[in-house]
Amino acid sequence: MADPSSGRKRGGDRPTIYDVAIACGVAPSTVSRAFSRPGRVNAETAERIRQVAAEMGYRTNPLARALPTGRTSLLAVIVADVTNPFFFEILRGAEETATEAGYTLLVADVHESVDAERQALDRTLPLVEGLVLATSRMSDSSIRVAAKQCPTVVLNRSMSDVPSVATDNSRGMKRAVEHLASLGHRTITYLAGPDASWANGVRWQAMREAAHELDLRVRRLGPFSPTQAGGLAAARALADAPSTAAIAYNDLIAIGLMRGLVNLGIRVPEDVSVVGFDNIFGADFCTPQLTTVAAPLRQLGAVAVHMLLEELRTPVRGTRQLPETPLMTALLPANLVERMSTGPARPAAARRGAG
Amino acid sequence: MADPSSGRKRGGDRPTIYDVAIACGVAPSTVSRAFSRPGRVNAETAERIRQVAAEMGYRTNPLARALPTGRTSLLAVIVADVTNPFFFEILRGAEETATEAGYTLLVADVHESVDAERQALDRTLPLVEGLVLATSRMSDSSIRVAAKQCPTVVLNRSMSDVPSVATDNSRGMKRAVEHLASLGHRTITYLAGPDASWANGVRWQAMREAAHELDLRVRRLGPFSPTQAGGLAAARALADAPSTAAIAYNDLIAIGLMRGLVNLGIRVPEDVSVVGFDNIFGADFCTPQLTTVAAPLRQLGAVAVHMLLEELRTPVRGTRQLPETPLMTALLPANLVERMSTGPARPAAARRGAG
DNA sequence: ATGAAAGCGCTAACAG
DNA sequence: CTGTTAGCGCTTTCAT
Repeated sequence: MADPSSGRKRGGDRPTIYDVAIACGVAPSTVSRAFSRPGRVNAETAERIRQVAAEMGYRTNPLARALPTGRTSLLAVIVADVTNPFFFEILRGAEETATEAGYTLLVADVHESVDAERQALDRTLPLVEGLVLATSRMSDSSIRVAAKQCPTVVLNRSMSDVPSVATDNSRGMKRAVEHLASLGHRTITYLAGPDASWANGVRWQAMREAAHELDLRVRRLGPFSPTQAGGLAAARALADAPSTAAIAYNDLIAIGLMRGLVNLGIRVPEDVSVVGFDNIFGADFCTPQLTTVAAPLRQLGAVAVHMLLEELRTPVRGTRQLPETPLMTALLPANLVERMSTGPARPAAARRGAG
Repeated sequence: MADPSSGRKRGGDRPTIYDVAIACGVAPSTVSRAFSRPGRVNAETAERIRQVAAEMGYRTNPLARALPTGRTSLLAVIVADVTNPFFFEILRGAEETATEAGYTLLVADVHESVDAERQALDRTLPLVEGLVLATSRMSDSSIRVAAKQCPTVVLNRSMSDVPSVATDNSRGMKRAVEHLASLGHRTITYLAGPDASWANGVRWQAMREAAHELDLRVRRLGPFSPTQAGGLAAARALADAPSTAAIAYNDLIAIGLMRGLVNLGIRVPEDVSVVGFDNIFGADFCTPQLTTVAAPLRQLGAVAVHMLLEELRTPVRGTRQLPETPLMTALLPANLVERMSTGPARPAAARRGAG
């Protein structure tokens, strides 16, 4: 028998449907139905059962419910780095809409490590009904494998066969480049993020295109770690190969960059203009306040979970082969927030003279 | 019967211990033991079972395991506000040590709302083996109720009968006051946080004591919301009742305060020195860089989970009444990080003349 | 509308 | 050391 008296189990043996059934003089199945399928039982009976159950302090056991049905009411969000403010609002958005729908969120932090990510998947897959991969560093094919086992939505990345939610990076990048061009900058440096990042590729690509259209030159430095430390490194690299404007892979790099630049005696925006990405917490109070391509963070998380819930609602058709559901894809608008870290390009003559 | 063909359930019917048992020519219980109790089974047999299981792609189903044992390998962390950078590192610390021990973390955000907190508890209690209440806004007695049902550790709060982990606020506050005193400040204003916050009470109390010892005067303004917006409000309040130095309930208020002060034409630290609490992300790149009482955030999370695991390891004795386990309590050291937001007190004469 | 009964996949006595 | 056998608490056919 399973752990009759010895163990820990749920605090102080709670009543079960059997206890309630006896107290009500009905069958356990009726009690079950009264809770899981209201309507499939006489209104009065149901009411009485609820009443008695409440008095007895009965609570349906989610574990027991999940075993036969698979309905755990759990959703997992796998984030690359909980410590990165980029995820704060995303988590908030995800949490809100999950809670609203009666789901609980399981958050796994994978420290930017593919191994940890795989491990997190192994751990959570059998537990959850759905999966949000926020900024996964895994390959598309690995993601497909996961998506096959469990409804999945990828965040900040787009895939041809897995539902996804992303920011419109191209549009955002274009705005940033235009902004810089209008300030008179002629050469722009991209400070790259991790190679494994999907957004990194898109941003760089979009930058080249936008620059081409406006007849600007581009350069690329990096990759840098998407952290303040990465930004510090970027500052050194940029000092070695001066430029009048830089667009960083993300705000963290941009902020680190600005600090590093100050230390090197290079002024922002007088000597170099800096643009970040994401508009994370802190972008509005660093010095100078950061001009950045704002991602709709909260919405990103909310939409991802909404799509997941939608998938869950849709009954899986047989082999999942045939009518190939139209792929859900959301591309949320990004917009440029102009603050103090960008300014007019310094004329070449003046540039030479300065410290 | 339970959902035979219709449903969703685990992706593509995975093999069970029964399948493995047949394939190995042993009893299911032996397979079970091979996984859950290595050592209780012949080494060779065990090896063979693992082998075959691996080939078949068998994975033990955590749900099924949890039902009879209660061992879900899940821990919950309830945070007041995922959006508050204060929690980032705490979560990281908690996640790391949980993962290391084979546990998965379930994070619930309660938006600083007691109702949401209660609801989150209802949802997660039956699911998890342990609970970390990070900065709970509930009453001590409510917490006790939860702690009775499930091993619990409270973070950033201390209780007489529930294990807790907190920062040594008194010590930290004392350091801050001494620092300000040494800079010549004679009157210090406390910008209070939420009344429901335990830390808020402790900090204010400690401030009064420290000030008394050093013969300083103290004032208290607030309560303010523990956010940048709260800090903005605090700036207005402070402008109405000028002071030469302020200690804020937390860094968020301090940062908001500094921004608000700038807008009002009041300089930091020339006109007023500002000290924050916690040393959150951003404290080192706001302007001026914030002097603050640093909490060992990462450690806080890690220690909390460690204590929880310790509790889980300790078998519960009968009614939990008798030998009254010695209460685990950790008080982690805080230390003052002196940065640019504090400076010498302005002489009274000069103060009057200035804008 | 309700009851009876068979499991979900695993664990844990209890024999052997 | 291994097999047998009850369940964990709930859902869900199938009858009634």
